[in-house]
Amino acid sequence: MKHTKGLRMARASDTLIEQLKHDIFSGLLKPGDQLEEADLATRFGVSRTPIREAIRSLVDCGLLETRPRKGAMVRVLTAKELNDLFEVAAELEGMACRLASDLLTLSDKKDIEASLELCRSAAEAEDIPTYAEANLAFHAAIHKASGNAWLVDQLDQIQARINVYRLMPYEVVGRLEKSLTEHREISDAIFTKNGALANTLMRDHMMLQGARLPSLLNALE
Amino acid sequence: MKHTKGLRMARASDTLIEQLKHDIFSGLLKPGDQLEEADLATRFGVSRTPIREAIRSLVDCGLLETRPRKGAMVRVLTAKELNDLFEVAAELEGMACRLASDLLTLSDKKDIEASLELCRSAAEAEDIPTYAEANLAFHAAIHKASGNAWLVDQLDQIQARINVYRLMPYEVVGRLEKSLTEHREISDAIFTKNGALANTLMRDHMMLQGARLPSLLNALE
DNA sequence: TACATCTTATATGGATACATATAGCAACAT
DNA sequence: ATGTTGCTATATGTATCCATATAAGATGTA
Repeated sequence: MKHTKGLRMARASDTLIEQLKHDIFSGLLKPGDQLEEADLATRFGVSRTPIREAIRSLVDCGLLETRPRKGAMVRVLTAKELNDLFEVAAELEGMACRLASDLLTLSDKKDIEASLELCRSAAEAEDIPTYAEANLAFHAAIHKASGNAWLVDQLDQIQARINVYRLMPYEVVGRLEKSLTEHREISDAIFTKNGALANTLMRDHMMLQGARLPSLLNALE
Repeated sequence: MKHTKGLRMARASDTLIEQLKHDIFSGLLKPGDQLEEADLATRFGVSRTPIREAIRSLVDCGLLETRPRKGAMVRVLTAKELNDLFEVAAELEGMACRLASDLLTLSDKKDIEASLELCRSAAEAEDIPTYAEANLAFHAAIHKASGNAWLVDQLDQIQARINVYRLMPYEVVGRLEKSLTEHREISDAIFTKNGALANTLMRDHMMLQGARLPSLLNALE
């Protein structure tokens, strides 16, 4: 039999990483929660080794933090750190729009329009979780259209960090419609190849969310 | 005896990470080189466990890549990937200049001026390695002045990736003096609180280096 | 009662042992 | 001679075992 060279077996640690990320994003694991290796090992039915690998990865992602001999806990972000994150996110999101304006393909345009339609219907139904999902799709479509793989990676990483807080801004009355309008303006600027405008609009769009964070953080405790 | 609570013991894997990074930056480990866990374990006098932790971290940094069941190798960057990196680096470096212009403290200004003086003397002596060092200090001083910790992290990470290639542009005759002039213009813009100009100048400064990469990559093989 | 010191439990960090998939090589058949 | 098949060696992935630092609790004394 020919050796199945393409068949790459999944590693247990990779599965764990996905699972733990999911647990963090879904709120099952809250900032400050302690992660005990033995617990996780029994819970997932594997030994401590892959658990430790997964934890190390998540530490490198910035989702967890460890103190030597003290184990891992879900990282708690201060208001300053969150603000810093949003500032960089705004810059890179704007950059993605600029690049997308230059390089836009028909396929990219279709993807952006499709995600925009998702946003529209969710906003109409005032369905916040669905809108949040559609919002991610909209941004992801633009990221992809930028054609810069490293930029996409960075934005994914940042998004993983602020994902937990991303739902909250939409709770504000009227924010959904406002967000949708901004999305329309941004995509229009991209479609008309106005990179500078698209950049600015996206930056403002992001900063608007970031600006609300202090009050949102207060609401957390 | 009172427990020495502040004394945090270093983990072996952390030391290994630093060592391996150094080996990669210094060129001892070249892109494409295979890393065998057992080899490293004997070389560093530790077991495979901390070796694996270190490798995992470096993979997450993007310095290494692994194929399941095939182990780790120093990541090889394609021209496209390098270009993407420089594009993002240029954007973020520009952003750091903009923020630094707004937030500049006296201490930050002193640091930037000091690093600039290092650049000047190295350029005068036409000492490329020393200039490269001073150049890093100049950029680092600006990063710090931006006041955005996450931005500093991201720039460090990107720099780790392109560090290997960073010496080469200076081989071009006259590039040292040109680079120094650009540094002066950038710091002047920051000192006069002209954030938009500082942003643009730094972006151009970075892109100029990035633009030379294709020819530099050809010279590699 | 309060404080300090010692003991002990436990969880992390590291070492080692084991299972298995991949790759290289050889032998055989066509 | 070439291509295929099967064996074997080896390195990765996982499990388990051991050492030790930390922290909590107990005990004794002032």
